Order: sequence, then structure tokens, then C-alpha cells
Amino acid sequence: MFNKETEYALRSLVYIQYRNNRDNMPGIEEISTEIEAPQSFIAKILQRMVRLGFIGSVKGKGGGYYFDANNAELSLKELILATEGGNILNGCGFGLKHCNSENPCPLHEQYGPIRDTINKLVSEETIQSLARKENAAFRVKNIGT
Amino acid sequence: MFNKETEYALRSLVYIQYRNNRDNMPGIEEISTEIEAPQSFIAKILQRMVRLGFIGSVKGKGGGYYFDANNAELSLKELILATEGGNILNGCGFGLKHCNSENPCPLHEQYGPIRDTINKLVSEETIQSLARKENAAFRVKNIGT
DNA sequence: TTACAAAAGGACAAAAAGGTCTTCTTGTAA
DNA sequence: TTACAAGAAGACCTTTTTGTCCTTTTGTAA
Repeated sequence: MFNKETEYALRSLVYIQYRNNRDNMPGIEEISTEIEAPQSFIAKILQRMVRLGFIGSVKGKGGGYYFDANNAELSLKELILATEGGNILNGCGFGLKHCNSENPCPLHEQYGPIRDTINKLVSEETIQSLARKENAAFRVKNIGT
Repeated sequence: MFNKETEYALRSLVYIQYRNNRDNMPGIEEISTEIEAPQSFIAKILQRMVRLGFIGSVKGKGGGYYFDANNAELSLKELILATEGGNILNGCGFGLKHCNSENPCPLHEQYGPIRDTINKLVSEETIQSLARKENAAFRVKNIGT
């Protein structure tokens, strides 16, 4: 569905928010361990998240990452647009550059509703709404084989 | 949505079937021009399609590619599984290896219906059903910028 | 029956995605 | 007030995807 960067960013951010909700500020080591993703890759991705202004970071002893509770919630859409662009949200299932109701590809009619549902999902859900779900931390973990 | 190989395969095959329906057997040059895709890449992809038994080919003067009308229709699902595997059809939106109703990721509930709809679409639609749509050839073209 | 059009095959190359490693900088806690 | 934990930064590497090019084989049409 999403590429690795989006996937790891999503899992990291939900984990950060979940821990913030419990008055913790996790660091890279904790995050990468808990979401089961490569530590240095997560470091790089979170660095980008900080530069984008999605999260804040604290350096030095006891440091880590946090969401500023004063900022608006971060929708999945904003995150996805920043990490992999709008291809999933706008692209034609057939790969045509100009596919629309006047000039539809053979999949247009059936794919439209799917794309709409995806757009609705990523517009309505936020990192915070996902982190609020009970057991969110557990569900963030990449358990299993 | 799909990767390039799937996308080009899809467009090529629909085009081939569309031309077959009109008693033509297009070659690589015609196909790649009409669907606006790199000729040598299309050649390689169609070679794979032949090896998979999805289409037949005729060498020599007047040669090209064709669907055997005696074979069953080729569902999009079969094609997708062959070109890029079942990730889109089975994968978890959150990227978890084991995401299910007992151990759901935070997106599980909302993503499930989307995945189901995609599965329904690719199971029901075939290359042939797409090629039958009026104006299919035009709609296969990648017109525009 | 042969010329040649067209597919088959495979080596190679470029670009993007995914990931690692090392060094530098910062700033908090002791 | 300094030690050091932890993030920042960027070079570099690997794998996968996407694509190109060239040679060989095939088989139909003339």
C-alpha cells in the first residue's frame, strides 16, 4: 500500500504520540525497537519529520521526540503527501496521466470509489486519532514472523 | 497504485485484446506507440507474458501478440499476482506482518473494506472485460502532457 | 527457398528506494 | 561546568525497479 518511508513514519509517529500521551518522550532507540524497524533509517526519517515541523525533538540526556500539543492534529494525508506525494490519492489505476470522467480509462468507474474511500480515510484520521485507540502501542508493534 | 510493470502489462494486454477483437495482431512497435510506453521495456514484459502463458506470439513477417480465444479470460488478479505479487491484495495498511481481527493495527477496521473492494474489482474484471468497453483503445492511450 | 520482419534472450545501465555508518553538534543532567 | 547521551547531518552502500541495447533465433510471406 504505502512505501517503506511512509509506513515507518506512520508507525513511529503513532508510537511517539502514544508515549507522549503517557508523559514519555521516546528516543530513536526505543522507537525503532518497539516498532521493529531499522534504527538508522528511523533516525533519518524522524529527522525529516522534525524538519517538516511535524514533531519536535529534544537533544541531550533524556532527549527524544514529541508532538506539540498546541499544534493541530496531523492528518495521515499531510504525512503521506510529505513522504510519497499524492500518487495514491490522485493517480489513475491504469497509470494514465489524464484520466477523468470525460476521458476515462477502462478502470475509471470502478476505481473511483476506491480512491474516494482512501481519501476520506486519510483525511479524517490523524496520528492522534490512531494513537488514542486502546492498545495502540501494541498494535503498532510489528509482531510475528 | 500498481508498479510500472503491472501498469504497462495491463495496458498492453488490453490493447492486444482490443485489436484481436478487430482481427488484428499487433506487434511491439504498434503496442508501445499506442499505449505510450518504452518499446524495449514492453518487449521484455510481453516476453514474460508469453512465458507465463497469458498470451501467444507469432514471429516473422506479420507477427505479433494474441490471446487464445479458447482460453479462459485473464483476470486482473492473475496478472497482478504474476507481476507484483499479492501485497496490494493482502497487505496491512500499517505494514504489519500479522495484522488481523484478533491483533489489528490502528487502521485495520477502516482499511479492511478498501482492500475488500480492490480484491472484488481485480477478481471480477478481466483483460477481456476491459477491452470490451466501448472506446477501450482510446482509453488505453496515455494522452496528455 | 530465401529474405527479412519480428519476437526471444540476455547483458548492461540508470534511477529510485531502502538502508548503514561515521562524525559533528547540542544541551541536559549530574 | 563538564561529561556524555542523544539528535543532526551527510556520505556511502545495497537492492529493486525501470529501462536500454545488441545479438540470436524463428518462421512467415513473397
